[in-house]
Amino acid sequence: MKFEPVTIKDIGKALGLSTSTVSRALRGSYEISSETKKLVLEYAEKMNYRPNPVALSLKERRNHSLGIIVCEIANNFFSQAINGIESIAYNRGYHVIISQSHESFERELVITDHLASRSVDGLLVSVSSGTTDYTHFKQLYEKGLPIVFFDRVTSEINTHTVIADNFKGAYDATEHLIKNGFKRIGHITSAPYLSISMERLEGYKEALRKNNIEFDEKLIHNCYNGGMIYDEVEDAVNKIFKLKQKADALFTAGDRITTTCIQAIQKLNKKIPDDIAVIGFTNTNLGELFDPPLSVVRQPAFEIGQVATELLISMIESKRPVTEFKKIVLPTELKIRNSSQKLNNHLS
Amino acid sequence: MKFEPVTIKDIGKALGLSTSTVSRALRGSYEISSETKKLVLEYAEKMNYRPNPVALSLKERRNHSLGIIVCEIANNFFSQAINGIESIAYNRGYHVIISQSHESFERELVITDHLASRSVDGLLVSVSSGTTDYTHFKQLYEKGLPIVFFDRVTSEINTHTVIADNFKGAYDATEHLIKNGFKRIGHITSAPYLSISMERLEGYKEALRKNNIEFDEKLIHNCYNGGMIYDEVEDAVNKIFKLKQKADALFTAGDRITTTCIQAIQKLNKKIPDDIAVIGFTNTNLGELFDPPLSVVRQPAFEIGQVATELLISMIESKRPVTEFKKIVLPTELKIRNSSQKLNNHLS
DNA sequence: TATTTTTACGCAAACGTTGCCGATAACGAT
DNA sequence: ATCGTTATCGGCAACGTTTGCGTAAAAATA
Repeated sequence: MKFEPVTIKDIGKALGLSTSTVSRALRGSYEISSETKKLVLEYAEKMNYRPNPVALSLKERRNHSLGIIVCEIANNFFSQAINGIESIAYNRGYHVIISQSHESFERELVITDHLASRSVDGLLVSVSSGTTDYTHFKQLYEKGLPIVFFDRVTSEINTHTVIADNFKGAYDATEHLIKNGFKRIGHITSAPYLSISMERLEGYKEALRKNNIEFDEKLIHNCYNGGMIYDEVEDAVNKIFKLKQKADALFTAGDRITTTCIQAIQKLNKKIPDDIAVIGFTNTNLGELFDPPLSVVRQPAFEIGQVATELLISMIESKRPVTEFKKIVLPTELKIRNSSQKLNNHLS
Repeated sequence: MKFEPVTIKDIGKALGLSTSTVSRALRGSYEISSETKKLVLEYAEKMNYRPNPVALSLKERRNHSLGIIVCEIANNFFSQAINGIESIAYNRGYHVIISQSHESFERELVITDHLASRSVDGLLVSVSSGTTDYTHFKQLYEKGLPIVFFDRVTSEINTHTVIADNFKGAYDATEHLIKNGFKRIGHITSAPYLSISMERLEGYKEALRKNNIEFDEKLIHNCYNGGMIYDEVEDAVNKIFKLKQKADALFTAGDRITTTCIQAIQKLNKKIPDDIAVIGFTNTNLGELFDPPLSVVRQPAFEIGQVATELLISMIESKRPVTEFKKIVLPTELKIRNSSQKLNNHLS
């Protein structure tokens, strides 16, 4: 099947004008008589003329498109972030191309290359949990492709970054558990080298330190696939429960990890919060419907997407090379429900 | 900032060859000597040459891109469907551009126009709950733009459609409630003219009929915004509870409507399933974590996306006009948990 | 050796658009 | 009558790529 839209050439032919005249008439150039303008405009309207953006892209060497790389869109945090990205992008005349790495480094390489070769004007990236090497981004960036990292960022590339306050979010969550009497707090998180994992672990440690609780390596478990693989999460949960010095609470990082942990705990027939209290980083708005209602650290996903997009577009549209880079940190929000506090604690 | 990828022209200049020779060498044309080919191939590899897809699109008048129109991606059904779409599209060399109508007809018009003018090669559409007029699609379709509808479809345009077996899904859900002793079954659904709403309502009615329960108009409530607006859903739930002849069960259509209904019920301090039993169309995999665990009708979202994409690509790549259209109906799956059965019923 | 065939490559047009440079005509000023 | 202005429009090139056609040199044939 073929789809043949009307072109500026068709209009010219129909009206006995040159393509350049039609082009100028359409743009309202001063050097076209008002009659001709009217003629062209009306005919274009009638034929429902739309300028071919592909031709424009070729000419202007830009696309008005933004590439997004996330691990997956079926994730509350990312789907909300994408909504934020979209809200800004569309207003500024950009459209977005979304690609999923599915937490695989290899796939990230492929889609990065694909996006770059599709000549997007810039990239919004949250790296996969399998990513330790950033040269694919670095090469593109050094060639002049604007990139903004959000959520999972890297300091290896000197550009704008936008993140939630992972440190404080983790600190608050951990301290909340401690204040509710929990002392052996497990922490299940993503790959250890991810920025979010490190920041959250630091927040967790800092809360322990401030409250004179010794840090125990055995309470930390990493899911290298970011919770994409059920077994990986189940394994971590099982290990938490098999500890000689039992854990009494669990702080989980990441949307997918948090919900999957709860499924795994349920599968073990353990009760939350009696057998183990739970609080986690997740942006689901369904947490209050859980049994028990889930305490969460909520990230401003929508705003993160918005800010990152604004920064990216400012880079794209900047005439001179950008040299000053911002590191935006947005506050998280603690939503306390019943999964993180025992009823007797509740009363005390 | 500007991003300057290496072109075929650069290669030609560097190697003292014409662009056509380089082009042919790259495509392995027989009329280029093997030495020249090797030279070009190696240099292209070294410079990390990627053909400019914009130029190719302009030349071939196609994009290798698919436009997706859904109401929102932060919806379990659609994010899974998109994963299915993506899985096929990428294998076939297409990339996807996702747009959200946010259940607004006006926005659907804008993004449809935008997508068409961006010259996507085809459209995968699930219409918004505000859509009753299909002329924007019809015009494009008649001009030769391939369109496949999925989930929310229309018979006004003669093309492929892919849906879940909404009738049977609704029938099964309703019958399940009836078998568990419920007789006054409320039904909260999307806009009444949507295909999914009509099909599900019919399934619901048929189950009542088969079980000799009289249909009561007052038990049906429509959310014209598809559950996007909380108040709309809350209002429907409130009306259900204010019925003189009380409802004892609720069958909800749609991912967003289902979860929002539960929130509204909870807000009223009503207990599921004692005050009201609930079963709903939703693809969340979190239903088992709910209090009580949620019975659901699950749609094969991933497969729907896959099948729709295969049909669309076959239309795009078809040499001759397509005249035979398929209407694919994929089976739903009933997942019974505790929200739809009282414990005493359970024992009986 | 003269002619034909083959090999290997270059030229130019085309996709749709814009922008620079000219071209033409009308008009007033000199 | 000549010149400069102004208004209005067309021609051409360019963005990166492919492709039909043309052609020089080399090889094969007569």
